[in-house]
Amino acid sequence: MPEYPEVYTVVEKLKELVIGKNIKKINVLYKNVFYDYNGEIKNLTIKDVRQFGKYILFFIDNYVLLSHLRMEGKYIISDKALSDKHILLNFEFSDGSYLNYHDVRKFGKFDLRRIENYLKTPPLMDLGKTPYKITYNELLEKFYKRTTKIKQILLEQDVISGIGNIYADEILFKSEISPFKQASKITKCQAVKIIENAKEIFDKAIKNGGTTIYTYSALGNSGHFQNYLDVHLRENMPCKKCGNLIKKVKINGRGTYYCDRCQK
DNA sequence: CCCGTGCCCTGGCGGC
DNA sequence: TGCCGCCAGGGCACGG
Repeated sequence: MPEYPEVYTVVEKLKELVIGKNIKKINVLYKNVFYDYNGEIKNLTIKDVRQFGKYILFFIDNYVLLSHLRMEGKYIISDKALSDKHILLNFEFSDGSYLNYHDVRKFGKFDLRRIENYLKTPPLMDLGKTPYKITYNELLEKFYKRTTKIKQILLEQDVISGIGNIYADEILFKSEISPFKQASKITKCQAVKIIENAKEIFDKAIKNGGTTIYTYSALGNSGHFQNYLDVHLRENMPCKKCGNLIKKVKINGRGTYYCDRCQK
């Protein structure tokens, strides 16, 4: 499931591969992946590719094309059109090559905005800052009055953006905070830890090309950070800090791994 | 505003 | 071997 480090990795690859390419047209092969598309992108050039939280932004002349990979979305470059049934959309370039969007679960989404207002409309207008930009005061302000468990709050992209289910577990483990703790009861010291550890974990994951669990890959390159996960997917295995067995529960429908001795 | 629930979607897996 | 049913989960639409 692509989170900040995986999206970062994909964007770096896309920059190398598609900036400067002319899009002859975009073919939507599965309607719901880009349901209100009206063929606006025609003979236009990709000027830039950027990351915004978990979103990939393609800057195409006066348009910004938003792409969210959700669970299993991935990009594949090819010399000719692919007929794989999991390819939901492709960019047909004027040089004859293609950028294909592949998504088995069909959860990913595309959305088109004008460059003048892409930051002033949903979903980007509602996104919180990433761990690299947010301050502990801003975070505490978001936690204030929230009675929900901290694990759930860290997944809310309007609170802090870029964290998904895997890294939320890793951040809370490293910060020694229970996933059940009420967000409003997080202390200043703990907010600082959450931010610092999120940055450290993201940096290390980016260095390792992201986390590959199940199917993630960045244009064919699998990540290696799964080998460095401290709690996620380690149910009944010894805690790397204290040896206590890692527990697995569900919080708001999300699989949550934690050490009930280290995390208070 | 805040919170909880259910939906989207399908490959893979456990159980029998 | 085959089939059934359930699980995985990010973001959003609801209803309370």
